[in-house]
Amino acid sequence: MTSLFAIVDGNNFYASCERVFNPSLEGKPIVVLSNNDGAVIARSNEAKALGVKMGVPAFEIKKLVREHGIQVFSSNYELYGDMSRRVVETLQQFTPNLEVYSIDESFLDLGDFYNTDIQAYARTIKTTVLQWTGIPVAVGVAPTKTLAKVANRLSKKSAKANGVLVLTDKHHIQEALKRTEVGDVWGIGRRYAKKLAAFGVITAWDLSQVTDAFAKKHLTVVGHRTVKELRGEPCIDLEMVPPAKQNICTSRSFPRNLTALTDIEEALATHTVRCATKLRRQKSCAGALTVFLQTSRFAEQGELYFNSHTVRLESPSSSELELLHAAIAALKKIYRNGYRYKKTGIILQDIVPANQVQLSLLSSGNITRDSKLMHTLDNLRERYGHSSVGYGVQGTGKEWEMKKEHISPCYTTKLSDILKVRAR
DNA sequence: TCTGGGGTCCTAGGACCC
DNA sequence: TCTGGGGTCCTAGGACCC
Repeated sequence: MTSLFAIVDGNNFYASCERVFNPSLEGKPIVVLSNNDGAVIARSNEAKALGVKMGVPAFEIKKLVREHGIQVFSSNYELYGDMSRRVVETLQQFTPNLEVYSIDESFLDLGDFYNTDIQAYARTIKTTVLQWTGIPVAVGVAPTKTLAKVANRLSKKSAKANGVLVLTDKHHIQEALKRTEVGDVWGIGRRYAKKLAAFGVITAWDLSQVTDAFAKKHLTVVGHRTVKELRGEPCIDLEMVPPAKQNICTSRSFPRNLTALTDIEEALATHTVRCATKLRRQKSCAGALTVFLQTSRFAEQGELYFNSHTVRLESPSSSELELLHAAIAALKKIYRNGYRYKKTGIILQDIVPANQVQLSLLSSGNITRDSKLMHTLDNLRERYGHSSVGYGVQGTGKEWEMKKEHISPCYTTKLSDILKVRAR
């Protein structure tokens, strides 16, 4: 039995999502901005061609936007998340053995199809996803996940491949690796690429040829796995069921600097409620939490501040009331007067399954009461939206709510938006 | 004036115990 | 009083991913 993996990813996914429901964007340059409309996080091919780089601050491309009519969007995760779900449901028609790797990427185990016309099957996957969802995708197929990633990447660069590349032949794999820079290999980032270059390891092919001892010494056991995968030896399994998260974090930058404790408290309280909701969704409790507070990374020396404080809970909890109480107390420990703060957040840690939590005799009454309340809140928010019920300490959000000046309608999830678009 | 958010894993080193 | 080795646990930092 020979292994075979496909990786299917959406081309310029966020930009493509914006296009699906607004055909007038076809052929135009599009960029999507991060939270607070801060930096570029997605670009259409046309925007890439104009030289818009990933991660540049929005204010740096203002001139380019004006001159070339670049269409600018605030990120709309409600829309992208829903489109992502549609793509995954389509892919599930092709195999149940599927791993949702990120919002725009899925791995498929195609091992059962080894002796069929893989090229044709991969092509069918691509055209079906486009037909059913409107999202253009690329498909890379190979005996390991890492090689499938290589194939996927090259499939977008070659006009002949046109978004579908199957690498099963030994010589084709060698050719592909020689055409791939080591820094473009899945698992090899900028730091490692630089380190490897010093040893004359420039291409993915070079990396596949290093000794096991070299790989372990310089890239740890993780990098060693990558090397073996490049040689065609599968080391990274398909994860069909996502493992429960060990840390859950919610944080945001403020649209402008904040100085008052009350404003920061409001923001942190809102992050805490969100974070606790994520915690309960995976049916877990947290044994500890860390709150952090920081000024802008770009602040001058002397105006820079970063601090965090960790609180251990008496027993693991998923109650917002308890988490809010602990989070606000932690914030007060690290807040200093006089700084201009840019960001706060909360990290839930020591996460355990909710059904494993030992009830301490002292607090068991509260736990029952709280869990009923939390259940009710979760249902209300599910039905009426996240901001439908909250706490006084969350405030009105005036000072810290995200900037979203270029948000598109939630074409698929929000009734009022759907009606608005239909009327236009 | 404006510069994202949310994760994982591994390793080295210190504290502590026997 | 000093000496030695081995094991475990925790934390900080560094690497990576999208």
